[in-house]
Amino acid sequence: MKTYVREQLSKVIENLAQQRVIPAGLEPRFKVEHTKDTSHGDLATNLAMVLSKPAGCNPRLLAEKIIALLPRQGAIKKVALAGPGFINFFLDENWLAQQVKKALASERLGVPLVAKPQQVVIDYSSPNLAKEMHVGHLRSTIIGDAVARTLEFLGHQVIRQNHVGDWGTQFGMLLALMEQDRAAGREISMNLADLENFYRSAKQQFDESFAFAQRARQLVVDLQAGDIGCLQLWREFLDISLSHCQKIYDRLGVGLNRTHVHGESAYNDDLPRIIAELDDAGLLTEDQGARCVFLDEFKGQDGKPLPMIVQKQDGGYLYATTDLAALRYRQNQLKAERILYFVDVRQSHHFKQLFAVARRAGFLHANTQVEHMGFGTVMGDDGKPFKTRSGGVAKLSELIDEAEKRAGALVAEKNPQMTATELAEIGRVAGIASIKYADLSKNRSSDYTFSFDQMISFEGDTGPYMLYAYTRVASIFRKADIDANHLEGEVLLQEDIERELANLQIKFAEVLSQVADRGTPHLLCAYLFELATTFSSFYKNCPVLNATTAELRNSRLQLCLLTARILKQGLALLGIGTLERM
RNA sequence: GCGCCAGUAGCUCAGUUGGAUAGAGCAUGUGACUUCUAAUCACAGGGCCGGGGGUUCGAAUCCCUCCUGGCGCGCCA
Repeated sequence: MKTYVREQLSKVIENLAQQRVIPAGLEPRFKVEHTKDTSHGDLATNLAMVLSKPAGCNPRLLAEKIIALLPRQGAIKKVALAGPGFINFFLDENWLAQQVKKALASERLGVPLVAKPQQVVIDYSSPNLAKEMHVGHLRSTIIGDAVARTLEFLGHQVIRQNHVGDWGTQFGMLLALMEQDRAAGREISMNLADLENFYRSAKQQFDESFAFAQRARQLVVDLQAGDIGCLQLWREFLDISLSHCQKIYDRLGVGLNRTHVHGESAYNDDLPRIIAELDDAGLLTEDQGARCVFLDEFKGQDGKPLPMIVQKQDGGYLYATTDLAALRYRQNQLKAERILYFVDVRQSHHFKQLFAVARRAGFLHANTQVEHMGFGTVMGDDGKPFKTRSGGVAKLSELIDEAEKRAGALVAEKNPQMTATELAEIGRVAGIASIKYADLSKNRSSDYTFSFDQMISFEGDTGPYMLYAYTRVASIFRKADIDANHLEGEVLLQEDIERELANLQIKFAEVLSQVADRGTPHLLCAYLFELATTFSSFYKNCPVLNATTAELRNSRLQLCLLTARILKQGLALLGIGTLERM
């Protein structure tokens, strides 16, 4: 709709240029926006105000000229001048109703596929496999997944990359402990059931026992040298750790699996080549024994340049090196046209350097987009990073347990007559929805406060409310035993709330493309919440099954159906499942 | 010290990249269940958009400055 108005306005601009009201070849940056207030119509543009200066003309006067040049038929019923020079557009109800019919008739709810599909690589989740997944991995995993789904839905080719931490010195001590356990005849997989514990005791022995530390260091060397036995032990460890992750992904409904795992170790052999190529490009400088890339854009205090260290004094490589290798792989092997990193915002300086160096080194094509989609920290009630009651890092598995338990208890309270299996299923879906919605509905880049009480309260802007809204629509169809696939008749938009609902329904596509462009699922949450509240109001004020006429009943059923389908599809893009009853 | 980010209602957060009277949810107060799920809806109160300057038709948004908080600053990731 916006694009339609935009096209019309572009024609007007040409026209005005021909009339010499404004200079030729002008490409003004005007806006077409949805209005906040219905008295201002459905859409508004500031074009007249933007053009008033180059035209040397009062904005209201210019607005009148623009209005005179706009066509008077089709989607737009009325155009009006308002305020300092806004032009307000009022949509035609019949046109709106047609759009609703169109959306209902299409599998994709009226959301077009993008004209130019891109090959998009998305780096998200990326936990450290030495430990268990904790609350710090939540945002990357959930937000990245939602954006991946949205891009895919819009027709892009999405390649998920789980850049797991599966390499480095810490694995030495883990392998040493495995070896020790095995020698003692203990079952390793049992001990690894609690990875966090395993890590802790390995670290403890590493700190306390000289012999153990020696062995650990030796194992790192062996591992890097490609020792067969050592590699086997390492793979065994990774396998167990990855299956821990997979359990979390499955419980959370995150679309990651083993095929998406492409960890740090995958770039190991490539690292010397990266150094060599940086050298060939004339970017490498040796400083205090370390090999660095200095770029003019990155300066510290006193204007002294800041390095990106790519090789340590001792010859070891760093995450900058691995990230460069990964970037080049994504460009050359995966043929990425756009690369998104869902990584903690605190690493933004690292990514700025990384992207700059990669461009300078020719690892990236000129027109490849790379973006660091940084996210803020999950905070506790005390305003500090979220911890468990005992002060430890909150494991994701325990967080999920807790959410499911709490949601289940609340559901049970509301439905004393429900069976235990039913309650468990609803508690599970609602618990997961609570966690995910609470996270996704906040702006990605800022920190947010984690609160079970807030997210699991089934009132207001929460996951459970969204699920509840969906079940209310679903129950209408169940109650009336109506085949949703065979709804006939016109869509009538007589009541204000019906019009408002329809207006929101046809905005779905626009919201999705914003989410895809900016990597901001909270916009989709806000949209779905508005749709749900608008529906609730409609549901209260407009009888559907008991509508006064059959025509009205059919019309309202169609509004219900489209609401349900958008809610379900929208939540699915957020990675949130729905329930038919709760 | 330098740099990045934030400061919006009692609390948790939005604010469409400069637009019209700054919005939601929670909490508070009032009203609505013999009628499609009241996990809901309707209405009300609540604001120096951290302070101060500037830019312009127009600023929570852009620039400068100060205050407060968080984070990052060479061989961890």
